[in-house]
Amino acid sequence: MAVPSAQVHSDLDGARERLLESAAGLFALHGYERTTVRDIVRSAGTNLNAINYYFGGKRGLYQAVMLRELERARSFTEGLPRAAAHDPLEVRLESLVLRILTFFVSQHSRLPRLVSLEVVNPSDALDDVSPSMNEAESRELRDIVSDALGPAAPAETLDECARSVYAQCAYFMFMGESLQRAGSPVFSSSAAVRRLASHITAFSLGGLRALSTSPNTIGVVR
Amino acid sequence: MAVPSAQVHSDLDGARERLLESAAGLFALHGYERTTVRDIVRSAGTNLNAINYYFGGKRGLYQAVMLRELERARSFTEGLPRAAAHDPLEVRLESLVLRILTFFVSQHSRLPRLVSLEVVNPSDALDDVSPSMNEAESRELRDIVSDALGPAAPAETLDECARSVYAQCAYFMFMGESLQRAGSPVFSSSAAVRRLASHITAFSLGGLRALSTSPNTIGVVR
DNA sequence: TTGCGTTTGAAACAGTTGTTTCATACACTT
DNA sequence: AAGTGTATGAAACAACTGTTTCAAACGCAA
Repeated sequence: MAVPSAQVHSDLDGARERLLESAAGLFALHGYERTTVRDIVRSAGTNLNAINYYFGGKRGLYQAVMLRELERARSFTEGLPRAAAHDPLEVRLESLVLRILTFFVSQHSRLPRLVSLEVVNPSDALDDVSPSMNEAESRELRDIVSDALGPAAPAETLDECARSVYAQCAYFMFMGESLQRAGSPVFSSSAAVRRLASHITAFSLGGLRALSTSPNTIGVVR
Repeated sequence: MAVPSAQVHSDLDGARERLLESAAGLFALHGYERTTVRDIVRSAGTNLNAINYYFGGKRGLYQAVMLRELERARSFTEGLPRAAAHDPLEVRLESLVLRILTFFVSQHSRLPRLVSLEVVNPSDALDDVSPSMNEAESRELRDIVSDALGPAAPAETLDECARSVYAQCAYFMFMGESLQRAGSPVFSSSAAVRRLASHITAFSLGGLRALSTSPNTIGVVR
């Protein structure tokens, strides 16, 4: 009896790895239902049986892809530059926004695309994968917003402002497919991403200042 | 030979209408691929053949549903209150934001849900349906942003600011399914929607003021 | 009623889906 | 070399997909 989850030799770039790679690309491109197992195995150069052999089925493969992309995204995001806690608010916010945007727009990671598909039309194949999606960045954003609004700001305002900032970034995650079809420059040049991050930062700083309880704590941009 | 598109009697609440209604609900709930024609006809109380008879197939039914929901959404949005052109900027913006949000969050129209599904994972069944989605509101938003930024603002800044405002609203269209599962109050009480619109307006006015070329034209909120 | 176009009904169709079966080839230890 | 657990391969499977077929029922004018 085969026990594929406990392999002896690591199977580097073997059939299992090729399946994960092909499936990630196809799932991200067409979504779960529009991707057939036959497309996957053809792309991976393996046999139909391989999916069931290594992952127990299409669902299992999908879950494995998500876990793998989550891990990859983590290491990808960790490599990006990050502002220090003692940096001025504008710098910290722009650093975070740029990091989120770069990730959402990145062609290297398929996670944002997979997540947007999953958020809009959740599959029942993900029960233990969904949590801990962007917890660290979410907390970082809340800290920045909290500093900008001042200590007297109510919790609801804090939530709303954090969401206003995040929504401006998430827009590009959700619209990724459409924008790419329309040939948006955001997905080609990193300069466009930086310019966009700069705008979102300036816009959001203005919004935060308008809702701040201590109006003079935030430096005026430009 | 049957010519269903040129019916003599209007077929009010007949099989054709029931099919459209059931299909709209199911497509909005599960998306195009996860909805089977057998589910639709069971929900509509008609026969399997009815879909092909009236709409030529599943795709034709989907297109008919989209056209119908587009028309319904138009009349729905027209009924909402609207600020006058001579009203102050804050009022015009909040009116528009509330209108967009109400529509995105509304349970009566299935269009936002269908659109978000289509934007994230476009089907090839929509070629002539997609244009003229929200042209009027898009222009209205650009006018408001243009007034806020002043005449000297570059076109790019105008685009970016309009998108920043819109993204804060669109967030709820895309996240609709997830937020509803989490029991977000936005989808139950209209007071929550108004509060949200008020926040987005205040936040955006702050952002617009920060990027304005004539800083004193926008009234300070609160 | 007769006739005719329209609508419904049940069944079957052809194609695709994910999955299973089972025989074979492989890698590696004894 | 023999044996054993692992991996691959081709074929077939059962279930489901959207669609088609064709006969029966209906509505309504002549």
